[in-house]
Amino acid sequence: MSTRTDHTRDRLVAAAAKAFNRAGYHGTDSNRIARAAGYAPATFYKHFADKRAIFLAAYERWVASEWGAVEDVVARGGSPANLAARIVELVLEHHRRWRGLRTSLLVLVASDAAVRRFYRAERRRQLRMLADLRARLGVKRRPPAEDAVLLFTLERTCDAIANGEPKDLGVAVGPLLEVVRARVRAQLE
Amino acid sequence: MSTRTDHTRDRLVAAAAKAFNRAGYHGTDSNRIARAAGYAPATFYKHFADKRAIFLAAYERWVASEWGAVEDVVARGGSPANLAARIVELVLEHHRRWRGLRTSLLVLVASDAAVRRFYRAERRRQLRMLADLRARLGVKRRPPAEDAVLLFTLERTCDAIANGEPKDLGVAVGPLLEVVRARVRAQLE
Amino acid sequence: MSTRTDHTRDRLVAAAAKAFNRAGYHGTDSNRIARAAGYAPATFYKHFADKRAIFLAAYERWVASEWGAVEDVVARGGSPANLAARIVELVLEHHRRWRGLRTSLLVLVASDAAVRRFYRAERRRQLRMLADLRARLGVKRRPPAEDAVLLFTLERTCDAIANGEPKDLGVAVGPLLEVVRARVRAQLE
Amino acid sequence: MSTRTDHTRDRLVAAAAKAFNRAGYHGTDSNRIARAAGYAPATFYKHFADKRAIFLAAYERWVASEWGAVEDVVARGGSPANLAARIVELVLEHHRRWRGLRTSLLVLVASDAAVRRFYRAERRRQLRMLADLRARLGVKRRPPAEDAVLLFTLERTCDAIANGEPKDLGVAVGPLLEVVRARVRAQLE
DNA sequence: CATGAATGAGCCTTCATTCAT
DNA sequence: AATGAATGAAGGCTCATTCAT
Repeated sequence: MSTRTDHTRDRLVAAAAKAFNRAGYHGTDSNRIARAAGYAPATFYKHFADKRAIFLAAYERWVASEWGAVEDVVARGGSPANLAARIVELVLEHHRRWRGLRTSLLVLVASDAAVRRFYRAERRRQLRMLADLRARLGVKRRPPAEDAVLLFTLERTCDAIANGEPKDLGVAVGPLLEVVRARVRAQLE
Repeated sequence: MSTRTDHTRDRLVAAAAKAFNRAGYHGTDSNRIARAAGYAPATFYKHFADKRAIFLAAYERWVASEWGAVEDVVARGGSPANLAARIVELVLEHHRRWRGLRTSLLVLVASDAAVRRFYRAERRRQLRMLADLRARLGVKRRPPAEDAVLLFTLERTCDAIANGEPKDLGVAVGPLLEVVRARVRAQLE
Repeated sequence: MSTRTDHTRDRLVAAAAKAFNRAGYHGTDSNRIARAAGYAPATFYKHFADKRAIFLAAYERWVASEWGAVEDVVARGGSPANLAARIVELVLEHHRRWRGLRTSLLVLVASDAAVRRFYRAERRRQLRMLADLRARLGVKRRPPAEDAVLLFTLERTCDAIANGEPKDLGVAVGPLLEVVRARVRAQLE
Repeated sequence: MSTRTDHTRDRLVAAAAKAFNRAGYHGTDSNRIARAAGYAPATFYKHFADKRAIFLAAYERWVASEWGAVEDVVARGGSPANLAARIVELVLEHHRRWRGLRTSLLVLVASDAAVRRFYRAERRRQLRMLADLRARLGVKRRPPAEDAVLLFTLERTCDAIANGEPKDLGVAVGPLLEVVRARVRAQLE
């Protein structure tokens, strides 16, 4: 109901996500976030207990949007190869766009218990989703360890590409993605 | 010769590595590092231009020690399976021990050009080493993209284990390591 | 409108002028200035980008007040002798009161480009004012070099008197002022 | 006798004069001065009680050299006009060369009693010298106040020229010097 | 609901100076 | 005589956070 509050909150979270993504968690301050959203510093603290809280909110929203996209892809169905390609593409785009936010996340996961809890619950969900996906495709079960490693591989490779590491490594992005797609596909068959 | 200076520098770097590892880059300050090493604040700045410089030194040393260990393993030789197991074990132990330092590294790679340069040069070296290793084992060449993804997988999985994520994921560490070992082994055969 | 901010700014500038005047630019610090004005250190930096900025503000205000006084004198009119006497008196009083600030100014003019720019623009204005004054008195033009040297003489002599140098030189203040007054008068006739 | 000590002292003073002149008293530090002279920081304090002491030494030497030059000019004799021209030229060159040192002097005169004492004794000597000069030229006495103001004018104008102020004032250096020369000449006739 | 203004705590860095060799 | 190494004290500046309106 109280739409005004929600609107303010939304604008703050959006500004925070952008700021964290650009400058990192420790590279931004709450006053700047508030101003970027068009509010005064004190307004920030009417809506969030502290800086960490708004980061958590930004992270939450970010995860939700990624989930929605992945679920859309899954819902639309297709062959394992097709699905794999679309999932990889999606994750990559997401990591590219939110590279800085991801780095901030790692910092906070290391230093803040609340963020850590949220992060871990989220990982669990990812794993479950992968299992569900396989079920839906009518494929036989695989050990969860394999799913976990696949997740790590997908995530880390997309991070690397988002960070421009392949160029430094003398490896082309195309083949890199092809290897990852193959791994995802293998796990869906 | 000037052993005294080197000794001081060493103690500062050691204290810094410990502090960064425990509290993260933004969670420590140069005064605290100096005091932890048994010196006054100003001494810090006789040996390092700034906080970032000592981080780079700590990172450099950390990389060198990991390299030394991996090279020892490789030099001692053994079957691909054996080598794979020992490499994975080594990397895992290293990541476990320097978990916080690794997180700090990510932050600085994202925000500091000098650290980024160093980091990237180091990654290139890792890739080359993997290729060399295969050459030494007389195994046929593989596309570099595969090596790169393997590196990412190994690194990310060890990070996850070091962070205690498997427990949260409901996955046991043993099987996780087994999957990674298999991947390393496959790349060495 | 925003009278509160202006009020704070004013108090900070006043405290800074006093502090610089008493202890010199390098003899005071921003925290002390803030506290002297009744504020916390951080408040200082809400109003001024750095220490140099508040010095510039203090200097600006100081110049403005001197200008105002001189213009009042000129506006009230009188014979050249009368005007000369009042101008010398005024400048002397100003230099006496702000002796330390003047020394700080010299330091900053030598070391800071922004202060230098401001200072020089201000000198130009002084020269123009002297020419205007003569025009108003209906006196024939004089080469600008004479005006400049007069300014230097007036300024330097007032500094010397403000610093108590005459006593050390075995010269009385009265005759010194009389010489300077004569010079000013000569330039106005 | 102890020539070694004197040599070291000399080199330190020379380095200090240069450093103060370039960067100002607060813009240099004792370690840098020592290094610039080719010594270690501790050596500095074997020869000077503190930073202020070396400044005083540099100032002393600087004054002595100016005196020597002025006395040479006076000794060589000539018409008042000729003498005036040569004195002005000499003072100007000196101020040009030691502009930064002069600014530092003003700062220390304001903040340090020992420097102030030395400075004032030196001024007295200048005034005496001017009177002597007139005596030697067989010219009738003048009130000391006039000599003092002349000194101030000469000094301040040369400072201004050394600092490049004439350009900012829209006044040419030539006419400025001509005015000052006229003042000196007038005082010698 | 929103805010203008303010802040204590603290971090990075420098400097004049000392002492054991 | 000279020095390499070290330092306590302090200064400029920032940040997450609060409170009266």
